[in-house]
Amino acid sequence: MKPAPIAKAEMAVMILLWKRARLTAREIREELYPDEGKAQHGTVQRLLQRLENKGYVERDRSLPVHFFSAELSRETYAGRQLESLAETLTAGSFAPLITHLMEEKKISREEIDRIRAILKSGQEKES
Amino acid sequence: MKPAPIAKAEMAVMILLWKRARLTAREIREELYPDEGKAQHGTVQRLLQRLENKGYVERDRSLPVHFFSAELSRETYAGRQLESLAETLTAGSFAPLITHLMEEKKISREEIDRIRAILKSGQEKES
DNA sequence: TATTACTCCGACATCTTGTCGTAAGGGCGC
DNA sequence: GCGCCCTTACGACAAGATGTCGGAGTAATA
Repeated sequence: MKPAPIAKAEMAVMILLWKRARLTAREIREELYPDEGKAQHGTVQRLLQRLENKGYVERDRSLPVHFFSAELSRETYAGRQLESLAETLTAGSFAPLITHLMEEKKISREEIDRIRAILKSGQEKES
Repeated sequence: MKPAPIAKAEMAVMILLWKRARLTAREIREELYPDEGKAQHGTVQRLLQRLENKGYVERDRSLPVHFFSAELSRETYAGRQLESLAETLTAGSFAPLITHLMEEKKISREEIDRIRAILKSGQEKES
């Protein structure tokens, strides 16, 4: 089965959990809904429950007040998205994607240098 | 405004139009619904109409039977998706995305070589 | 004129998403 | 023990997106 999508409000929760792991529902609510009408507790609980069902968030039930952390790492998620994008658009290959970014100058020189360094390090074997 | 999303059935149409430009609605229907119950003409028309509203498909009305072609190129779409992904996940920078792909060995050596060549060619200016 | 083929669009059933309300439970102070 | 407060669990719902169909209108062709 294809990976369940992460909706907008759910993504906000994930991003929070990627930043600061092991939060309680209350902390998440305070961060996401600072205005605090009063009843968004339920909303956050719902979002967390759905993310848990999707396997993207882990819930520590050892205490009455649960702690939440991201089960799906930001990197893994990014990788899946990139793969899915490449699969849909370019028969699974990444080079064309990068080519276009280059042509559109959407990648800064600094970024290019960093990426080249990364690629080089992954290529210790010379040809 | 954020770019309108392309849904699954709509994407199937876009992919067709990226492969073979200037198709009629009939040709698209024959490709997408080969079983041909009978009334999917309306479905395809709808999809085309929505894509046209989003500005992703161009309709040539000069003949009674319209011709359709992709207004949004595959490359542009890919670029937007990548940007949006980077914005959400890595504060707009692409290097971390590529790093992870490397670590997961999701990029083949051949791909790496191609990407390096691309990056090199984009760097003619001195360092 | 009858037939055929195509465009246009209203209508719907289904899903997803974000939201709330509320029931149920556990701990703590009195 | 009795409330009180905080939390979890979850049913419900409105709004929007999506894929689908059908039928009205129109133009070409025989």
